[in-house]
Amino acid sequence: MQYWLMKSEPDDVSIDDLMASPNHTTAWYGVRNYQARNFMRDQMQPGDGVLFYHSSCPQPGIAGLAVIASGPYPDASQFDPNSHYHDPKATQEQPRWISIDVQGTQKTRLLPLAEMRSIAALEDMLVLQKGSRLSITPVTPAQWKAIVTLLA
DNA sequence: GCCAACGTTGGC
DNA sequence: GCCAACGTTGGC
Repeated sequence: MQYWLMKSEPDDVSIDDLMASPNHTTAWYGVRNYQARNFMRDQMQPGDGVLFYHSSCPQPGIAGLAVIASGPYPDASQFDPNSHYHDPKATQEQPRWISIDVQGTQKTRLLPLAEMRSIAALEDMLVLQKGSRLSITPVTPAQWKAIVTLLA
């Protein structure tokens, strides 16, 4: 059992979009970074906890909680020539990119990035480090507990 | 729009 | 394998 933070642009998929999806579940598509892909492929397990983070928006921060709801499978958007995420080097036989299902469990109050930075227990969070851009980062049990307690 | 930081590409 | 150039991310 591990914990993760996953960034989503709310203009694309917001916490409200996630909670409005069938069974509160959606495919996490469009990851085009090998490190993030490898987390999905090699480490994420159904039942892992997810902090759902809104990025590239007026109020960046944690907007809800979710769980991993499937194992890895090929990201369909890599095969779609009309998709922004199309990858001409990917084939059905040898896909490069991975999706995983994410199920929302709770929309929380927004925990803004600035507030996260003010919490001592979170100072080592990867997403708060200078230059951090990874869209998927591991979260420690202590960090998870601090955030869930704060948002309860 | 700016800019720092990081990742990828491709010539050599 | 090096590294410059370019593209992307994402907060501000």
